Amino acid sequence: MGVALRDILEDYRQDVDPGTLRGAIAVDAFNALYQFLTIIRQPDGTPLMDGEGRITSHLSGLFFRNINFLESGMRPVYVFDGAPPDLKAETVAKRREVRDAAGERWKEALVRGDTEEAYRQARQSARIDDAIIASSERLLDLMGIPWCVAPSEGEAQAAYMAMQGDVSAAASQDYDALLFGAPSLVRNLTVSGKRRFRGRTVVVRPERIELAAVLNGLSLDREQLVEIAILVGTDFNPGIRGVGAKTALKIVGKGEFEKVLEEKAPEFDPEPVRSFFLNPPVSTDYRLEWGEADREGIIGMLCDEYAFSTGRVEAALEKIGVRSGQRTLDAWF
DNA sequence: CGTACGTA
DNA sequence: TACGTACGG
Repeated sequence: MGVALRDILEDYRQDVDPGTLRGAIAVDAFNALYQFLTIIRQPDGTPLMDGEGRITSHLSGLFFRNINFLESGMRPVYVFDGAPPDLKAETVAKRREVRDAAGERWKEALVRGDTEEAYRQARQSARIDDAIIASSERLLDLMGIPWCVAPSEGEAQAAYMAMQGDVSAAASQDYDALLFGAPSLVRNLTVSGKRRFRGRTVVVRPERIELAAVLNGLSLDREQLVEIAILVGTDFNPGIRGVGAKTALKIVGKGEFEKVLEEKAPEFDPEPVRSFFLNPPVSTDYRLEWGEADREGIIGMLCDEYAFSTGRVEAALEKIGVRSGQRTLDAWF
């Protein structure tokens, strides 16, 4: 879900010229996988599956998106979430509840033959499990795309990599990466293109939000932006009832963060959340090396194991210059 | 989400 | 060529 800062951040969205996305970018892996798992479905909500009923929506999304990323000169590194912090326990439990309930309503809607409701509920029931993580990591390895597992939140790790200058931006739909200090956040990277909203075709383009521009424009420092998030509510605290981003901006601007908390939530200690955003657990031990895609390995996995069409997979690989016989040719030199 | 292929 | 729709797994 992330933080609801949209109302104060929307003025700072910049259109991204696709050509400027060349080079290393840290992609929030869980965020991307959720998007693939929610979007890549049949009209009744059924995800793509192989003959054994294993979900393959995420593999389709990852494979074809990455082909396009690589083709355009982008070098993605996928950052997976590690163990969620204790602060997130309530959010995690609540999400599980929502997912499970949606799964039930999906089944019921299917029985009723209510396809639209089935689709809606199916999307909300999307879940990332160990098989989805393991198969994603394996496909990335075969594509020569680096990935790492964050000690805690993937967005914090992606932000750190951007702060180090190892990647030019963190890519996620959520604004949290900015709170974690990412100098640049790219949204809509894994959901760009034409999409239909209520029958209308809308073009979704990647957008960039620069942390410096936000802080300058709103006359804040990062600590104050984190305070705004805490008032609105984050994955790590419930927020103050009735306080949205604009109200929170005013409160923090007047220096009344502590005062409002004392009034409205005297029991709540914001310190652990504040320090989690300002100084999150991250790993300094990661490697960013992009290698050649393993054509036979990819075909073996996607086509032989997961029933992808060989023609489609080969055509996609062709786009990034991975052809049959390449390895045998290399062997001559 | 993506590609493939129909139609104007 | 541009766009809508079917299908992918």
